[in-house]
Amino acid sequence: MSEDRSLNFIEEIIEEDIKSGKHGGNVITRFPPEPNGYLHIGHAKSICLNFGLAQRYGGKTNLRFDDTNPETEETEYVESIKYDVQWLGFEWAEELYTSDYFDKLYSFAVKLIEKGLAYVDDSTSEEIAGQKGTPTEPGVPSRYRDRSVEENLRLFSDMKAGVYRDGEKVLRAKIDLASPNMHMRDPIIYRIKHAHHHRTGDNWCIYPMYDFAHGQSDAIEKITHSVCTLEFIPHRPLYDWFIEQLEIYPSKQYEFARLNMTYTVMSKRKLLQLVNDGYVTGWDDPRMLTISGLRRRGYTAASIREFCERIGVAKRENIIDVSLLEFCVREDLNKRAWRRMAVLDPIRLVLTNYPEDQVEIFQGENNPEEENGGGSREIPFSRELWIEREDFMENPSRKFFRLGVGLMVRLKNAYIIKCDDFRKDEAGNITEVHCTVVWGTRSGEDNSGLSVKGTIHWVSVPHAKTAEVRLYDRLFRVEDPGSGEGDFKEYVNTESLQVIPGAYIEQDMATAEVGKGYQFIRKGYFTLDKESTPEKLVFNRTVTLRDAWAKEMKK
RNA sequence: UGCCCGAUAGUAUAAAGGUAGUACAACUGAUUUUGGUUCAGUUUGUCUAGGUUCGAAUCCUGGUCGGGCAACCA
Repeated sequence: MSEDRSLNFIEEIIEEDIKSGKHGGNVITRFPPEPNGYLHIGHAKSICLNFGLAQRYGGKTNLRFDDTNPETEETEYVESIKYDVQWLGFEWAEELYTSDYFDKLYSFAVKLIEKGLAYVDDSTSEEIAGQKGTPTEPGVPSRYRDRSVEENLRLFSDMKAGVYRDGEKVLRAKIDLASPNMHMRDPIIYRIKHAHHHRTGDNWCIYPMYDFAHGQSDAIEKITHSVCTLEFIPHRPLYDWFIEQLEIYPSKQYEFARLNMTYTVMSKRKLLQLVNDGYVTGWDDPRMLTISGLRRRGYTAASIREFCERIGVAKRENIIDVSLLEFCVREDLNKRAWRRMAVLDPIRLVLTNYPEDQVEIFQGENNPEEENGGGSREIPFSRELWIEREDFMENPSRKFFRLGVGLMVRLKNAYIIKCDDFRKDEAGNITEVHCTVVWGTRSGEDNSGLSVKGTIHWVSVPHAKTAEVRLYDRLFRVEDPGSGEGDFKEYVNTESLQVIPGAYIEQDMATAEVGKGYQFIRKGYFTLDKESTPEKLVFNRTVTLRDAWAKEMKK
């Protein structure tokens, strides 16, 4: 395998395992989302890791929905998760559900009871919490801890049969109440929930807990490397204990640090609050770092995969600079996006020496990064053009390479022009800029010998189409909104969305497609929003271009 | 202060006892019909104190700092 990067710690483990013949040299991973919310960029890291590992080592990856809590899980989420994983570019070997294993998990529990390693406990939730002890003091046994195997078997069977109400009884593993690891202090493994399950309906009224489902499901599927996030480290002894006691396939768990990003929050719970409290318009709001939000914003699957590759995999807590994500999408879109011109904040430019009714058609490359410019499109040109307000200055500084009286610029794909005059309204706003075309400077046919420092974009007034353009900024004003005391929502950036109702764009943008990225020259990358209609075009700004001038201005 | 995990430039991530490297960010400059792209370059780092060793980011010990763990959530 040709290699241009070093291995991450999980790849090192796998290569050692393959060498030593562990698991027969197989590599089988799984991506195990709970269908109770939408996937976000943090899940993308896990998806790329799990599927990437299997691809790299000739194995396979299952998609397994961890659906052991019927109260929060819904089919709607299952569908969105499947769509997102596929959109990211991955194919799972099998689509599975932990609920597929409910019968098997039940028999595992019976086996544990038979071995004297589990018991039915009638204590209340509060009593059980009290019996757990604290990290520095051991727990105390429940008075039901020493029930006979026969009684436990009968009670557990009754639990399954629906004899008891929610919370009346639980099944607990009998392990070690004095363990320094709280998870080993007789953890609850089955609870009663008379709830409708999105797949098994009303077949069950008892449901296994995560710890009694995940490792066993891994074992059933012969998962060799069960990769999860750091917070499950303390669960690992339990994971191993169940596998050992049940004498099932020895899957192994490995933990990596979850992804955090600057200027956002990453937990499903917090994302849900942003949706429910109306800070964003939904899970796929383009400001959300959900997969669906990023997709709507114009991020490509390739750029997200590249991002996940670049951030690496390790065990140390991290917070990735969002500028790396932006770099990845610019890098990808630069190669693929068609160039078009759009004027977001227009003022009128009049070419006073250009004939009133004349129209010329210029050619513009679709993408200068591609061979032959990626083909070209026709751009109509006339006496009156829309240009960007910020491309004219009444009193230009020496470093301003655009328009000001006496200055020359090139109109992209067209002529060099010289600025002669401008008009203002009573309020002092510039309303019109007057220029003259410098003849003999037509793009591709310029024999004038002139060279100008600036090139600006434009759209012909009579030919322009109108569009709504939505400009997005980071959703939070601070780098780490989730870290401090208090409510993270206080740090929401209230100016994260700026709507421009009437931008002018090239006429052929009417044929823009959802899912395709465009570069509005000098302004950034944009994509058609799903709310766009032929009558009202709507574009989202994916990301701005790098902007050396904006940096200069800040100085 | 019980147990567990971690600590390398601003942010991430390499270096498996032998020159601390790469990317993003920042800053210079060159090129450019996008102040984009591309190219060249610069700045910035091994938490701390001991120990082992010819030699320590790496091994050992103590400390410091950060994170996790006491849901009938996953």
